Amino acid sequence: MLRKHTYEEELRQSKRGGACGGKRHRRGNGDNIDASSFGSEGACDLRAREQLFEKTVTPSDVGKLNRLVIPKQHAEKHFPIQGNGCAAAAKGVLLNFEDVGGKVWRFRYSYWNSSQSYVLTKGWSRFVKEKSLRAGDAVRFYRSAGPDGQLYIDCKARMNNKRNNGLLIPVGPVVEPVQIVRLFGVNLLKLPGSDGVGGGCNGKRKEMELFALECSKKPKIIGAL
Amino acid sequence: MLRKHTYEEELRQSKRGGACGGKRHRRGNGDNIDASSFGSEGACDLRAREQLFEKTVTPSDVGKLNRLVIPKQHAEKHFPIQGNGCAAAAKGVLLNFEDVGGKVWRFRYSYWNSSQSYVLTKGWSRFVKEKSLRAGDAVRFYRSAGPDGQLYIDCKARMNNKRNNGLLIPVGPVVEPVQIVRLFGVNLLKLPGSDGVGGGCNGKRKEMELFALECSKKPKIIGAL
DNA sequence: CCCGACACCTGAGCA
DNA sequence: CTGCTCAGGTGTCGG
Repeated sequence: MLRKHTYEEELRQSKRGGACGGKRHRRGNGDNIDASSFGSEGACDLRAREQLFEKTVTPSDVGKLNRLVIPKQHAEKHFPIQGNGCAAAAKGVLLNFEDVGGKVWRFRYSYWNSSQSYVLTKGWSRFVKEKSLRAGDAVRFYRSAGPDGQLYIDCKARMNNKRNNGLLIPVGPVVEPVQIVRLFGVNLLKLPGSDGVGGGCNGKRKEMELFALECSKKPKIIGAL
Repeated sequence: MLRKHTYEEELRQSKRGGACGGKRHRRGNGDNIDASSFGSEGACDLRAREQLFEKTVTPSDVGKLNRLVIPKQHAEKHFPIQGNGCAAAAKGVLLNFEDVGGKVWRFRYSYWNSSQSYVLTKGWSRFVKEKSLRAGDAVRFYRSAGPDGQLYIDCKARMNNKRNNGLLIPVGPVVEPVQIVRLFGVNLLKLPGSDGVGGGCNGKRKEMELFALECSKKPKIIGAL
């Protein structure tokens, strides 16, 4: 009861449409002719879309927090949450982004009063997992130049982003070499198709700390060792 | 405009008011006549207020957890969160406490289901810092005997609370022996009477890390120097 | 019972 | 010093 708006909200969201990310909510709704004229395959046709911005993701962006912080400047410029009038503003909106493969990703986009920041929440973690996003990688956002304003998302691994460079140290109770290694909340070396399972990495995390080590900008105390 | 709702919630909180903590939100708003009749200075006039309870703070209470656990017995007796009817119960309430200097501290007071405990969260860490609260110190809560029910907070250092016991290791650029040594964000060897104001915490932090050093259980990188 | 989604919160760092 | 941003946290709730 406290959260009764679970799916209802989404549906209304999708139906309201408006400027904020396009009208369709499933894709292939038919009006976004320009977008679909790209050719439906994964070819990187950048002609008709302008890049909005790029963010190099932080450990938190790809970690357990399940959210991507969108730098305020870009958020307000490109993804306006109409705080005026529209009552749904406070609750966030659902935005659809198409990736290079044509797959549509729906993220919940909202503003957090407490931290005064804009975030992508629901759906983001799936993107992280499927794309194997790692801290230091870049995420780019585009918008179709056409009237539909279709949004696109794209990511690329950081150059020299060592996928696992001496980081695969067994920290927990590693029982045996297995097919699926659950590290940093991401299934590494996973078999295609085996999504959520993960061979029961129960040992509480500690993982993040190691993860953070790699990308942290402030030297903290590194070098002291 | 972006932040217009920042304090809205809090204001509403305050206004709902009634008995719980008074009406003003900035201080010196003027309606709490009983309270201001105390005399505005730091003198401990305890006549018109009854002590509710006292707690000797734990390391966690003054540490990085940013919360004070209120013993359940006292919490339920003196700070009832009316779980009934009042919708705001789940989200906690904001309570205003006046300290001996007349400064009003606003804390979020809520119940944590996970730990089945009552806590003061938001705002608490600032109090800890400004008062230089340390584990073993005592915090006392009072309520005005008057009809306004104004709440008060007060703290005193534990007797024998070794402010610096072998902790005066010169870690930083210690220039010379001085009267007031600012270490860990605390005025050590400070002159009596410099209560809330004091040097405050001006020097940008770094100090906190050292502070944490003292109480931290994990050695982190101690000894690396 | 765990995990994802969510709404909070805080402090470091910086302008 | 002040204020803002945002990385890195928290507890809660529902599935």
